[in-house]
Amino acid sequence: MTDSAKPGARAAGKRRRLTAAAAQVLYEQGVERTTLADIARAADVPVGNVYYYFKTKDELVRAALSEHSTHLDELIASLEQLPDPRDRLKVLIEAWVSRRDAAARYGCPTGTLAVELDKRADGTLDVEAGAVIRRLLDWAGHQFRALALPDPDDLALTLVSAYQGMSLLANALRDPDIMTREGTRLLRWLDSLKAPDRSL
Amino acid sequence: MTDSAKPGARAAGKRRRLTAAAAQVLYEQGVERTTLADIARAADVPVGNVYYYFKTKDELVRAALSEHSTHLDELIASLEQLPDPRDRLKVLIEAWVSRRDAAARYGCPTGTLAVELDKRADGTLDVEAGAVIRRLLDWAGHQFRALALPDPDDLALTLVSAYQGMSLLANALRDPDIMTREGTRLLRWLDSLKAPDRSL
Amino acid sequence: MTDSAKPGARAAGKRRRLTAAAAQVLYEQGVERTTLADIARAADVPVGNVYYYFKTKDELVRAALSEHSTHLDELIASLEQLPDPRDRLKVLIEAWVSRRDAAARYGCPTGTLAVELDKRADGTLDVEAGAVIRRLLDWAGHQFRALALPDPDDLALTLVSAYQGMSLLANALRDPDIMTREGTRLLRWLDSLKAPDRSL
Amino acid sequence: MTDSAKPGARAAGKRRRLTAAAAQVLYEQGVERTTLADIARAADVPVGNVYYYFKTKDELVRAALSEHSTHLDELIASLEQLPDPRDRLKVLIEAWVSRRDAAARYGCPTGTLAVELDKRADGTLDVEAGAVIRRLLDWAGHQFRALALPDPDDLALTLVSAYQGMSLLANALRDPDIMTREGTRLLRWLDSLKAPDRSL
DNA sequence: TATGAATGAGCCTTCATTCAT
DNA sequence: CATGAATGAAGGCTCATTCAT
Repeated sequence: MTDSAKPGARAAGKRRRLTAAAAQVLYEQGVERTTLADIARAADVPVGNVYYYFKTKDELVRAALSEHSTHLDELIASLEQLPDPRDRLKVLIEAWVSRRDAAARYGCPTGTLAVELDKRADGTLDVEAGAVIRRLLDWAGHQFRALALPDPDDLALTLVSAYQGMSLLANALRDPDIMTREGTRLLRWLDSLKAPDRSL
Repeated sequence: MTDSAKPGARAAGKRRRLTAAAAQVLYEQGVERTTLADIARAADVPVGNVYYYFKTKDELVRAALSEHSTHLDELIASLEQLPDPRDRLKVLIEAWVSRRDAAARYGCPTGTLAVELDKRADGTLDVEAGAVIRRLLDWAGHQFRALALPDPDDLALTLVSAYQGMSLLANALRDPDIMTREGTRLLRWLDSLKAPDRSL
Repeated sequence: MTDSAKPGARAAGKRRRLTAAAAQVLYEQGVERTTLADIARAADVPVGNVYYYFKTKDELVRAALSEHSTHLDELIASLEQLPDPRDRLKVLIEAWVSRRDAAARYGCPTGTLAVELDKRADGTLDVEAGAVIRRLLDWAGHQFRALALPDPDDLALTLVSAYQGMSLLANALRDPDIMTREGTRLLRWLDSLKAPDRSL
Repeated sequence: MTDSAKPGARAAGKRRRLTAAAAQVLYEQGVERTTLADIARAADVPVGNVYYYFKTKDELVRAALSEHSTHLDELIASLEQLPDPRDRLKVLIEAWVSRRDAAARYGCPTGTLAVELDKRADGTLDVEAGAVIRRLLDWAGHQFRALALPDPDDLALTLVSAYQGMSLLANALRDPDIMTREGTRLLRWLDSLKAPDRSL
């Protein structure tokens, strides 16, 4: 029995494709401007069939969100291969800058999604979007803590905040250069942080 | 005959009310989730009458955008009363922090609008949203230049970026405290900037 | 007291302008696609003021119709300057052909109006459109009768029918040449009609 | 499993019904005065469902137009069963006359549609309406050519023109008799046409 | 499970007509 | 008489969701 003959496998394949398509299309077009048909088409799944895998559009948004969350997990996992927390953070910044063109075109996937979902009355999805951002925040906090820097959570907040801010500006001004400029500054800032030197 | 009895005055009044309502409601609910009826209701204007003042929904969005732009102009004008550019920037930051609750609930008016408009195929409105942000960027650049600091435009980028970032995070995490924490850091950062030698 | 100071005179002027504008615009755009605002604009009369002269849109259509009727009357009056009925008919045909460009673009004013009004449930206006056409039919019948030709009403029907047909085809195919070709034939046909020669 | 139970068959059935209903209702009420709801009701299809088959109202008009075109094709096909081109044209005229009541009520389906569509800014549909008329014109031209008559295209123009004209007059005057009278004349005219010397 | 088709609520927009001044 | 503004009833169209097979 081949893989394609296993119903479960096929189903999982479709679910995967739908999730990936949702993540991509929702990122590019935004939640409100994306129809289920858009996602179905991108995933090459018949519209009527989508509902077998996802009961509502919101569930697809949720799936897209967890897809982004997974991407973040993978990124973090790869960063943790590096021994030095400072290096981890630097490579993270470099990863951000390397995606400058997408950022200039569509912004940060999680950030823009969070902005849009926060406008909704719903109030469940926005929490999940926040959770992804918090995950990044927490991880960054860990790194700063590992570096024995004071107020590691504030530093994390500053870092993630800068990332969201530069992504938003790059997007609003359609200028990928903004990512490069701010990225360079952040790297310099990271280097400048010394554990002993800080008075407060 | 009072002003409110003059038809022109009433008309202008309605247009004003519609613009203000649009700015408010679009900020709170987002463009896509806001119906014309929502705005009409908020402005206490019959739906059909809206089109007497604004030919399309996009024109209302444009009006809302220029309303935010005007608010920015007013803020800038009041800041320029202060003689010292550094003080101006500090008061600006304080103004941001003072709006922390709204930021935690809805984000930065211009920033969230820009994010949403950038997802649209249209491509006219998003430029206008970008223009408002650039206006702030330019003004901040002027202040840093007046302080004789090196790379004033980069400093402006950092400042505005930080503002957008902290607003987005405050909103995504529904935590006004984020505004306070980052605001405090920004104030310290401003104070640390010295003309001869700049350390982030 | 100047003319422009006489309210009646001014009013008549506006009514005239509205009627003329209605005739023109309704002819070019059709009844359903023409808004009152279109007509008001063409007549340079404020929209709200239209209703002082015409209670409803239908009344404006009626006015346009009677404008076309008047044009027909004037044409007929000028034709009757000619002593020979056959010459009258020939000049009539030449008048039709001379308007070939308008016909190719918009058809026959009365004919196209009649077609559109006949689709309406109303059932008063279409009768008036028919009356204009019947007026032409009757007049043509008179001429054929004056020429002592047998079955003058049938000849009139043939003539007017040919006119409407060629106008419609010229319009549908956007080809003014059709007016010329059929016009030429009609002139030859007129010449071929001999009182004695006809058997039935 | 009957045909009507096959989804595809049902779908095709609905599309057919919608097309037929569109052809009928648009013919009777005109394009502008017909709402999608009218057509949906006539086809016994829920309004929202119409858009599954036709993306816009214009597409429905197009479908109605091609329905009329098909009717013309069928008529022509049946006429070509006759060996003599002159007989074909005579039977065509008889077909026209036999529809005199519909003509008196609603005019010629294609002609009235062409008139209405020509008033539109669009400029795609009117061309299609013209094409149907040209099809008839071309076919008639072929018949006259087959009869070895001089200027066959002019004769075709005269014939089709006469048809459109008499339909319009019958409609405008609400008099089916007009179809009969002109039809009779056309038949006589056809008979009078001789290959060597042509007198109208 | 899969899928084309169905459904209905709701949105933006237009416009004839009316009103207040 | 004049006029800008007001009003509300549709109309075309979209789309999430459901259904029948």
